Amino acid sequence: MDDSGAPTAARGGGIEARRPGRARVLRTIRQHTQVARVDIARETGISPATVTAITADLLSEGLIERISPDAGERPKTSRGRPREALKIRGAAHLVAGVKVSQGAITVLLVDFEGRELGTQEIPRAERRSSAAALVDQIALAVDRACHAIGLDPARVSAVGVGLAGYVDGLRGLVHWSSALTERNVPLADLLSQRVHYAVFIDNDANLVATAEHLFGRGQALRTFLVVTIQHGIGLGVVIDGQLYRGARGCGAEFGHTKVAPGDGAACQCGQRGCLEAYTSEYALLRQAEEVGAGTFTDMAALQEAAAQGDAGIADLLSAAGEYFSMGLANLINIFDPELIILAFEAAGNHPLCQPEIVEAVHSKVVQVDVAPPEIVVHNWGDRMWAKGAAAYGIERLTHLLVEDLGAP
Amino acid sequence: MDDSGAPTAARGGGIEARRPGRARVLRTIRQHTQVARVDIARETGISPATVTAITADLLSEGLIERISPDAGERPKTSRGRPREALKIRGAAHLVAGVKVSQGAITVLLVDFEGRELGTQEIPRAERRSSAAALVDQIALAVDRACHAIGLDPARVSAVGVGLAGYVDGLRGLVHWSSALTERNVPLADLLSQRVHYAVFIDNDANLVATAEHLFGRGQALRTFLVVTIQHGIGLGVVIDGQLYRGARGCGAEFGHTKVAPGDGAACQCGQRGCLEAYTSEYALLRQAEEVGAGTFTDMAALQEAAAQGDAGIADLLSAAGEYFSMGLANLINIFDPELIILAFEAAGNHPLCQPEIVEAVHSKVVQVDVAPPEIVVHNWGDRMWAKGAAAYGIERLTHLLVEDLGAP
DNA sequence: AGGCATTAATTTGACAGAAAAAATAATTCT
DNA sequence: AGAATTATTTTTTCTGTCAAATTAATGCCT
Repeated sequence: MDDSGAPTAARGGGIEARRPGRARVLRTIRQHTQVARVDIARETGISPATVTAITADLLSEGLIERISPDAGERPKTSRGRPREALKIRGAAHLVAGVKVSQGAITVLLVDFEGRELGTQEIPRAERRSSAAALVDQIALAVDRACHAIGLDPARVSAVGVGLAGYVDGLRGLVHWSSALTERNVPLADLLSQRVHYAVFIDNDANLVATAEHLFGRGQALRTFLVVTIQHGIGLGVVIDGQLYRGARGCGAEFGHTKVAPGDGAACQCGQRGCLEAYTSEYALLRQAEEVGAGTFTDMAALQEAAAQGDAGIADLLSAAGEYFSMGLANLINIFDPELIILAFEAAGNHPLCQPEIVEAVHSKVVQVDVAPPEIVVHNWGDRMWAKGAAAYGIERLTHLLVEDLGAP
Repeated sequence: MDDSGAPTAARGGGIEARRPGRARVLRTIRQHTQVARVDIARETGISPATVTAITADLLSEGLIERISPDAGERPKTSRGRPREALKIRGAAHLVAGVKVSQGAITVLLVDFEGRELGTQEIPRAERRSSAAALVDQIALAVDRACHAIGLDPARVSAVGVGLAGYVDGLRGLVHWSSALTERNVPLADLLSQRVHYAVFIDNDANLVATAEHLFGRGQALRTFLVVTIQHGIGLGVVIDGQLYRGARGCGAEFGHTKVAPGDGAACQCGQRGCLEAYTSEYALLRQAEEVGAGTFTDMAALQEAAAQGDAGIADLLSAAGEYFSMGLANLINIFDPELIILAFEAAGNHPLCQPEIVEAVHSKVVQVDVAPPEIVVHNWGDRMWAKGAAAYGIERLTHLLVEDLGAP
């Protein structure tokens, strides 16, 4: 039963995916927030006996806990032994999510259940900084967030960090990011060496996808896409219940897929004809200026101008919509996902978030006698991004705890 | 050991992927054509003991066989007990690959090792036929192919069928195909009911991907793409060692991704601006006629005309190249694969198969400090397509034999 | 109140897949 | 012939899982 000194090193068990049962059970509990063992068994197909065994392990490891009978709400409709609900034990671990954007670093502290414990935002002096400086800033931000709610930073188990750019999440490598002055920065390692907690980094669109998978609309789905519209345009791909990363670790660069041949609009990335060059806020603002319609501060101003009858701007916006719907339709044609989630900052008014866009997308999708995937819109403010990073931290940490062989 | 009457029903073992060890061992043997147990163990990470156990099973089931010492070639360089090579037992099963194209049905008979035993081509009277007629034609073609080489058709274990269109391979359903007059045809079931062998169907691009995965350049790879250029343009996606099929079973419609906004060129599929409408042979021939350059019979004639200085045609072809390179670049930007295989019929001369295209693709791919994926070209004549179908048949049959629990 | 029906959870016994360790087999080298 | 070496097989052990039986906790009924 307990450690009797004998080495319990790696013996039996599969090679590829370790202890799949444990992972599925824990994931099921997370999905349902609270759920009885019978239901876990029914849902996963694992036998009740094994569910008991696995949950007993998880209980003894402190990762989950029983829910006190809680006289308050009794279903009362059922006879028989009452089911005992289980839930994730929030106190098991403290996780931070960090979103690095151009103007600030946003930190969100959550417990192992995903409940928000506190948040902190510290401004960044420069838009781009050296790797060393960024590491300092992140470490500092996490510490401050802890102190702000009276928690010892030493209790943090894991931190998820999200930043825009080409990020190889598995290797913890930032090929390029608009937040860094250097290229090919092993950011996860650098930060790890400075702090005591586990560090996981990824492209920010992947973080949103993870968050939707773990806590949002993607929970019950196997295959879905998340398109993020922020400064640039990002894509997170979940295939068969798993985040897809390309061979080089930096796949899904949707924003830089080409939508115009030849000499299309110039993009930040140095190439031409990128989707982002036609649809992102920064590109549209620049183009509006170029067509001589004056200077604008944000998307809302552009919309206002278009509504006032500025034909040049209206053209820009309608072209953006056309290209965007083209890009989305192509994603559907290629991936045939169950669902597409659009993550906008200010969804309601964004020109790429109008019902006509969805209609246009459907008109460009290959027609078969099965309904095309649904397209939904979610609001993702700056702090939601941090929450995505936290979700990613939880997921990777859970993976360590559940699938790898026990740490001493 | 043997059936003693007791029900050996489903007991232990995982829930999702059954007997992964067996599958990996068999796949490894297939990849290497012949390989010793030690090497299987080293390569797969499975212990030698387990490899012995698994191969013993496979031997007793007749799926593999030992290679006779074969005094001919002795490495002689090593001491110790000589390794005993294993190989797939070709005689274990007879599999047919069927390629349905507009003018003919091509059948290729192979053994379980993938060695070609015979081939047969029967013409089709109409380009499109009813499901019932097609089923008849396929069954007949397989029978004829067997008789032609003196084999009893009853010995055929499985048949893989490939056809162009929107095909849901797992459910055996043809949403739409240019070879059929009807929609939503459960072709696999219909054919199954008429014959004794197992029937597996799929989109033809998926078959090529399977063939490359099983026998070709994709053998050692986890993630690669196959783009087929025939009548239309197809895409097969292998992710993490597995063929990717979308949620509705008909993903990867690369030919109908949109490359031009608004009122682009009209496509066979009824929509506008599809890649296929700019790059496929039938579309280019029609457009050449429309620009008044006369009537052409095939791609080679177009190239000839362009070379002779017909500017209109040269424009058409260069636009085709531009759009095609755009499409390929977008695939890389989105999937970040290890390799892209272009499957052409007459590769050498095809205008989409020139070195400039590959260059153009690389100039449109997101730049990170890792080399972009290689792009290779393979020749796929009509009978190679049938071979792809055969590979698919072998793969699915193997899956039945290896991963499912023993049949009585 | 006491027994019965019902549902949930646990215990028990067994088995399959896989690995470590030990044994055996088939060679070459000395 | 014997030692060294490498490959394969056998033996033992371990882990995850399951089916069946058992125990637990409750409501319903008389």
